Amino acid sequence: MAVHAANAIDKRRSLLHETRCQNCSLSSLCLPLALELEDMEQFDAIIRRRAPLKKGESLFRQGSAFNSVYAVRSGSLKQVTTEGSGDDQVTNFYLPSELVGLDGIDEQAYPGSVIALETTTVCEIPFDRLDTLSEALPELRGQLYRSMSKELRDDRRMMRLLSRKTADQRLASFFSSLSDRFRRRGYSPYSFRLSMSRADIGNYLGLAVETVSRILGRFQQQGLVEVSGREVNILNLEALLAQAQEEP
Amino acid sequence: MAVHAANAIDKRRSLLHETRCQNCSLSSLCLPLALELEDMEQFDAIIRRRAPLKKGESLFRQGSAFNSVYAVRSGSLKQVTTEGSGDDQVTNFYLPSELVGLDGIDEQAYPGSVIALETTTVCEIPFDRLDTLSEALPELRGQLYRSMSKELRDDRRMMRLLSRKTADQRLASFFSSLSDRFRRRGYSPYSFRLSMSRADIGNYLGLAVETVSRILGRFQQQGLVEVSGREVNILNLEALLAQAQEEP
DNA sequence: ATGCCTCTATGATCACGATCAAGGAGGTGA
DNA sequence: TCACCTCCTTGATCGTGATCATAGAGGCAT
Repeated sequence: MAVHAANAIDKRRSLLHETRCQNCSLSSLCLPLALELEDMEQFDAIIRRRAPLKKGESLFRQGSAFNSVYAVRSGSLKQVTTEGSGDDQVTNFYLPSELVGLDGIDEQAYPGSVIALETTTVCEIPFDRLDTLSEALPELRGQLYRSMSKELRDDRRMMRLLSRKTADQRLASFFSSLSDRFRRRGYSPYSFRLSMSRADIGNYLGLAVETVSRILGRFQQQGLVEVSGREVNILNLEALLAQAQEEP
Repeated sequence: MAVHAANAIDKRRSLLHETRCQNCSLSSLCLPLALELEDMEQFDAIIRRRAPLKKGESLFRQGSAFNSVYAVRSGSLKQVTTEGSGDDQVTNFYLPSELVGLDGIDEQAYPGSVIALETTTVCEIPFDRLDTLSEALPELRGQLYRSMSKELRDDRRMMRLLSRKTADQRLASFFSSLSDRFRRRGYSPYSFRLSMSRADIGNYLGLAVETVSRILGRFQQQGLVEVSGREVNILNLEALLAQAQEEP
């Protein structure tokens, strides 16, 4: 019994420990990136832990009231916007350290649902408290501006992809980008698992599922990648990058 | 002589008058929107007037150092991103009261050139001063967050347009959106002048110039709009809106 | 294991819009 | 005023990727 109790306490401690920004392995990528230890504690105090989301569960639904932004701790999510009659559009994928929900500030409602692609944990950051805190912490404010600005820049890149690139280039870009994002997070840039379906990828890239399948097959034949289900092995990243940037 | 001098002084005064946020006709749309008079004066103090840009002149060039954001006072501009070898992409059009340059914060450099489509005046807002001021003025800070958030939301809408809509829907959306933006600024939503070329429109919407021309012709035949060069008369806004949102 | 259902792959056909081509309109500077 | 150059329009053809159709593979609960 005593042993059990001790274990329980240990567990709680370790969970608590794990769960503070100061000890988070993502702190070098995440919002508090630029903060001093003391400031980070203040920031840490406002964030709320959430129970892990299971695959398919939604962090929030399109149209629900905006209260918080969320930092992804582990797992991944997709943002889906529904317009008119059942015509969904995947507008983003989120990986650990990325900030979800910033596009809800303006109208105080989320413009799309955000759904877990696998078991996923997030930190909830109530926006009014973040805003207040950003008053006292210029570094935090700057980081927030930068996050939004980066997202704007990424959006522009996406628009370019959607309006100028061929199907092959879109997929090459997609894999290059994923590879790069994994690399930055300390994972292998060559070998990873897709948490999203072909349908999600196609929807996101403005392509039919069949096209995604076909092109993956072709990439495989060309020796660029090795794909087995959702497992991806990038065999020739340079060629993939070249393909992604090539003129049509 | 005395009359001349008086006139000159009047002119200066009126220019000065014109040029303060308190008296700007755009103040209800622009960044200082939510500010009290006193706060607005503080904000007013940091903004810099710029000589008007002539058609074709650039506000800044892609890659140049980010120092300021700009609010459009009159006229219009386009944002153009060049990638690789001479392949331009128009990523945005800016109308009066809109904020230009927010996507440069992150990397401290502008990700695209911004070019005047006609004679255009802007207010320059040095970003470091804006940031500092936003510390003291929560309303200003909120407005800035909202501006960026709105741009994010607009980007998502654009992605949807580029990846799911037909050429007809894209043009219908484009005209609807322009109409709405003019309406909000107090201009006629039915009758306006395009400041951008067909090539710019096509590039922005991911369409060939020829397609733009053809579809405008068709819209005209269908009695939706009347187009003569760059003059546009919207004859049936409802139908245009319906067309824009219709499923493919 | 077994069956069900979703996800993925591959083939055949079709359509939208790009591209190529050429002529006309409109604005601008000498 | 004229010539030039850019912008716009219209026509003919072609290609990429969507759509339709089918079948196989893989995950999940029972």
